[in-house]
Amino acid sequence: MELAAAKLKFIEAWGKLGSEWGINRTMAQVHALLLISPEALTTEEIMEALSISRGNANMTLRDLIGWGLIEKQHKAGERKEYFFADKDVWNISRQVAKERKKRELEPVLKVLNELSTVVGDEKDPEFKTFKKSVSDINKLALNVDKTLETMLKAEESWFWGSILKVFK
Amino acid sequence: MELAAAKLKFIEAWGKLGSEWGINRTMAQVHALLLISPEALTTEEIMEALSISRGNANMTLRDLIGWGLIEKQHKAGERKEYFFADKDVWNISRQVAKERKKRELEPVLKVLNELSTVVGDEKDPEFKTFKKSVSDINKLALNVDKTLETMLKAEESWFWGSILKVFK
DNA sequence: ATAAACTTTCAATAATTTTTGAAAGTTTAA
DNA sequence: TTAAACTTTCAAAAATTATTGAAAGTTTAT
Repeated sequence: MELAAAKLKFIEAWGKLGSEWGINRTMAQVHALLLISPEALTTEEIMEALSISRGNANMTLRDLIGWGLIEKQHKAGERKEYFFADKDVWNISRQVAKERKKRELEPVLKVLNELSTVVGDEKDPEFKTFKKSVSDINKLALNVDKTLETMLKAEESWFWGSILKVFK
Repeated sequence: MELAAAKLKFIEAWGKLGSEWGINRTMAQVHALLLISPEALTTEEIMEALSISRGNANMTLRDLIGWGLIEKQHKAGERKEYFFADKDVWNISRQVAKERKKRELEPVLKVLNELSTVVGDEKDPEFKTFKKSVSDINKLALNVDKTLETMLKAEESWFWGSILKVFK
């Protein structure tokens, strides 16, 4: 396969994966473009490469910065802003895990906590089933939360080296 | 908090979480409803409880069956179909992991494999960066895939007992 | 066979999410 | 200052996704 075709395919695949994971397609595509670009790119270049509008490019880049996946760069003597992506997949994974933990898991934990204060008749099957499900999900969520917490502190070496040992 | 209010809150929270994870809101809500219901419910009861149409209920229930999260049940002497959810969070987690692996991870692995056959000039930074990124992501994806594979085979006890030991 | 009970389908509609692009805003150089 | 170079905003439009509901389909009992 030719490089040009491969690039397009990569951008498309990353975009699709992103949209399946609640990240908008364009955002994932811009990320993909920057991931495979050796140099930082300007908004103009990104607009051009992906055929998107200036407004869209600007918002998408801002969001990617918010996710900690790309950074602005300034070149001496130039007005333009350049953008580049961290290429380290371990950093990328951690960054995504960190943001999703904060944006999604933590609010859910909060609600589950509130829900576990529910009061009712211990003889009522409706009540018992509700309590059991909420409590089980709460335990799971706490486990996931702690696991992510530890992952965020872990060294890169852990990830590449020993993840498989987990499961004896 | 009262049980009735808590139920609504749980259904809402599960629906929100679902939509953040690429599962449609209604599907997650129906799942939530069945999770906290001690008895299997009919389509009518689900339509009523969530104020959704018959068509929507039918499609959503079919999707949930496709995800392996709920099952049909027949009661002796009755024409109606009843639906109930597996309440075991470990089973739920495995089922979701299994489906997402199949639907999302595997197609991506396939593309990454194709992309690693790209040919080009080893001196070209564009080429080198592309290859490096694709190869790193490929390694990560393979790692995730193997980890999920092992998780699918693992015993429930593993999950509740030793997930935290992973990280030293 | 017929009809009642129940389920499925799908074209039309509604709701939501994403994108556009032009105008407004900001910064820098002269 | 002023104007050129560049960035941000946001209301309107487009694209996508979800939902409805009535008609068609299926199964069962008689």
